[in-house]
Amino acid sequence: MARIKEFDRDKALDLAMGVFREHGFDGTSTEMLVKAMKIGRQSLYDTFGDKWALYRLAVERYATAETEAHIRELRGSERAIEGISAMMDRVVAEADRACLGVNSICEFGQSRPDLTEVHLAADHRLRHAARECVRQAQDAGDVDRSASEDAVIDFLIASIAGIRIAARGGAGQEALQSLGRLALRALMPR
Amino acid sequence: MARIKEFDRDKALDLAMGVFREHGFDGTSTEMLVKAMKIGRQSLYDTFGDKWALYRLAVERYATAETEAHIRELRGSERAIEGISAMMDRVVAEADRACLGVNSICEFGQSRPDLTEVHLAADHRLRHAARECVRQAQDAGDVDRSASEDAVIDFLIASIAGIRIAARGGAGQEALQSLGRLALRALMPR
DNA sequence: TTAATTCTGGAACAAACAGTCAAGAAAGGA
DNA sequence: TCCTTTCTTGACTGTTTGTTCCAGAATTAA
Repeated sequence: MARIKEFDRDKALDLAMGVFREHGFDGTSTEMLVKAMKIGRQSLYDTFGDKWALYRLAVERYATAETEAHIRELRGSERAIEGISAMMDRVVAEADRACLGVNSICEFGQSRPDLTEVHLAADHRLRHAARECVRQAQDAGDVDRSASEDAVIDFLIASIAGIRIAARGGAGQEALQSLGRLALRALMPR
Repeated sequence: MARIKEFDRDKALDLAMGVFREHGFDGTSTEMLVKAMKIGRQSLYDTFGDKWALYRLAVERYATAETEAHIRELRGSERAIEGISAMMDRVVAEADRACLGVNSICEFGQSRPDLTEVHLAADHRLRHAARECVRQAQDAGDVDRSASEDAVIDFLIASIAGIRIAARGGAGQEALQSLGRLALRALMPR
């Protein structure tokens, strides 16, 4: 067995992530991977198993990182609504790079239970943090109460996906900012 | 040369669409196609050229049909806002089947100019019809004026994509309906 | 009917694919 | 130094891919 060291493993995984998020699973060949990761073919198989296992790991890593980034923004402000706004702003600012989460849902839908599991876990963590934030924003009178917390969170997540698809379709930064602003408007009390 | 007749051609194209929207381009093999289309391998190549040409044609056909369906709903009601609402309702109702437009943007982004062209053409037609509808809704006081017509249309299109991604991710009908409702809320005047 | 056309099925092709094998270079510890 | 572990390299295997070729069945036109 020839596993690569823990230190480089994470770096290699990051590089694999970059390829997968741009080309998807089926659009990525093992040759693209070993070239991008700058490791030998054998190291890839010894360290990660096979292509699918590597993909699943990359999605998991991406989902974890992305979820944490969302939560960081949500909790980074005094007022909860400003946290929500900051989360959307970050999504807009980084929308030029494809989202592996959206990509993998698009590519596989519900057809791979082990993938779905990864998505659900990340979704659960994000939801947990967001629920608190939304409740606070509602208490502060910044988010309307007519929609349930869960409905609001669903809407935020769907809006994020919408922004990312728009970006992948070629929308400019200003258009994306406008999308973010309008999404927040949907939550405002009237 | 052995082309299949015009009549069956459209039917075959529809069947190909069904495969592509579920599995994407890379996830679809020619064998899956000939089986689904129930035509010989040779007929496929003679009639459509190659796999990519068939895919592009399927996307074009899908985009045309989908755009027309949107426009039909937009224009089907007396009040413009009801047309917009009907458009969203239809999206929600049919969200269980994957969207080839969203899929193809996700899979290829901006990397295939001939595909981008197809998307832009459909986008242009939809925008043209929607602009009129949004303006009427604004005149009727049903849609806020603080956002430009184009911003509103961008938002509607992004919301549709968001709803479809949510559905592909496993969201239930009620959740999708709630997403549609919240999207409309973003447009309401205050 | 006969003849031309249209379509099918199977076989074949080269290229690309995921994954394996084995030999050796590099690095580390004794 | 020698030995072991860790990693890279390139060649290899068997499968699947997209595509083409060809012989014949089915359909259509005369």
